[in-house]
Amino acid sequence: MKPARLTQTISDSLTTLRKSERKVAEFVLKDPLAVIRMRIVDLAQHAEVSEPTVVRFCRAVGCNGFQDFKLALAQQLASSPSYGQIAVTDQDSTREYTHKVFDTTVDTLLKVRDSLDLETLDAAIAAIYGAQRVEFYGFGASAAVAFDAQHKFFRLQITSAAYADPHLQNMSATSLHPGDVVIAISQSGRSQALLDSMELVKQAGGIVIGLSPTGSPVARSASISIHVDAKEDNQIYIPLSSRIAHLAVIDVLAIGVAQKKGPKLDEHLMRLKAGLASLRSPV
Amino acid sequence: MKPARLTQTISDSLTTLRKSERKVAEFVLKDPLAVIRMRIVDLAQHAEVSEPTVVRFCRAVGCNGFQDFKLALAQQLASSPSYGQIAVTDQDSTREYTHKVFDTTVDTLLKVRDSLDLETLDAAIAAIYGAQRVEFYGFGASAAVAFDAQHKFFRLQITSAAYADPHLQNMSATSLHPGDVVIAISQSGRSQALLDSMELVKQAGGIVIGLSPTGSPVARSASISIHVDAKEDNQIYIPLSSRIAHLAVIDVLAIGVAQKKGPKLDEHLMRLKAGLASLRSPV
DNA sequence: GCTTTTATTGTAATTTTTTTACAAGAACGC
DNA sequence: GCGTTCTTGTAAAAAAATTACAATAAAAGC
Repeated sequence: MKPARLTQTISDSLTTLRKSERKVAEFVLKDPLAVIRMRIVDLAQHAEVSEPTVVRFCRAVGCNGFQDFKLALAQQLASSPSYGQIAVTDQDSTREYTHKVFDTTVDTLLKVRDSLDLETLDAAIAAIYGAQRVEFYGFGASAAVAFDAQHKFFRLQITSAAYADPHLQNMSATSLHPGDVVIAISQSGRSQALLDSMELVKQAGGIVIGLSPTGSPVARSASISIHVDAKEDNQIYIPLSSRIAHLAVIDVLAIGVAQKKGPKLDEHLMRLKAGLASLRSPV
Repeated sequence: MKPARLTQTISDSLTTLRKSERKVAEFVLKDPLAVIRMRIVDLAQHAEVSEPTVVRFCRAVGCNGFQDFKLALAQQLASSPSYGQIAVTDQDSTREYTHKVFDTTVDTLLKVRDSLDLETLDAAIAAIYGAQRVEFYGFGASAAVAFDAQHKFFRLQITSAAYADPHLQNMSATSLHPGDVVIAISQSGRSQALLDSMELVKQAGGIVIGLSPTGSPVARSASISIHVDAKEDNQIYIPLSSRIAHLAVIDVLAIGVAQKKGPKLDEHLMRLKAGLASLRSPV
């Protein structure tokens, strides 16, 4: 049977493997990413052994042959893409940091996607769908996320607002009606002003949907807490991937609500699109 | 270049594929998990086509052959184990459209990453670095991108502003000095008001960096044009992935400028972080 | 509506790649 | 040191993928 973590099995077997097979193992561990693109001859050459030795190595680590081994390795690497180094250093060329920015973002998105709790999402969608008013609160980088979200939900014919000002948040919060929804967005999950606003929302009978890291004060305080754990390796500079993860989560919420709204919404969006056309350059 | 999300590419190509190739595509989409354990003969048999047709199909979806195809498929399935249908219908479950949203976003990001022109990016970074003032203009969904960008560059100690109001844009544009930079963000690349503002910026001697689709009016009008071709998803009329691509591109610009600024910036960011701490909840 | 042309698909041969069988050589025990 | 066992490589066979080409189907032209 195939082990879950192939590289783990390989390093575990290192001691029991024969000398030549160990050469293969070491090479595989050193550069697994390269191995999945190799043919058996290439790997044999790089590890300085013969081809049958490679096959024997594959069998020794529980695979059914070389192809099977490559497949298993590829799968593992795909699920933990953090094999390449992602920290941004000063000497990076443009090409390199461009790739790093995009790759870290992709990495974060996939991690968040897999860690999302679907029932929570469903609950959040239902709450938004049932609300008279939907508001988005966030500060700093999350303020931009809030405005983006407001724009999106506005297009879905939902009465929505976005506030990055604690005074406005508080004023608006106290005027909410039971069943109304506030989406509190925080990358740190520790913004005191946001926590204060959330408290007012709850006092007014509103539902607070939190978008914040697991276990953070915002997450704990929210009525419905969507956990977004985009741990930033390069937090030193600026928040990068986490706000993109927030945007993506909001996209999911928007689509969920859009689906609940059904076909009537399509017509509305069509008209909206037609209306926008007049603001556009013909070519 | 290998497509990031293979199944996505396959369903996209469904219409352009030949009849027999489509049979292969449909079978692969129906049961991708089985395919990765198959040899080419098996797949040919199941799809009721010949083996060369399978190879042709693999090439048609951007792979280098059958092995390459299987590897790419295996990698994708590893990161989304319960992969089923990709076609979007109204009946999509939460799980499905969550995946769909994240996957298309990832797909877009990787496509944009590979299509970015590095020299243009370098030119843009140099222009921003050399400017006294940097402003971001955008409407609608791009307005949120502009505000996010403003926030980011503000943290890099760059005098920056973001305007989503054409009047403010125009007023600000006329007050720019030669060498100042405006980043014009547009998903459609066809916003007339934005084109007007850009004209004023150029008259004032400012440099316009455009973030828009290739060949669009905004792209043609910009002094430095960064092409972002994020083919927008048909089914929903809300901009989804493209604005995330814009954000990522701006991240790249920010990091580029940050590097040019060098170590002094680090100190500044440290102080900034310390300042923010007081606004945060202790736990 | 028939002929010519082009595009699509499958058959068969070729090439590539992996695996097996076996023998040479090294390590170990006696 | 000799025989045994274990390890590794060579070479042949098997399996798999790919290419070349021909047959057929579809489309365009007359």
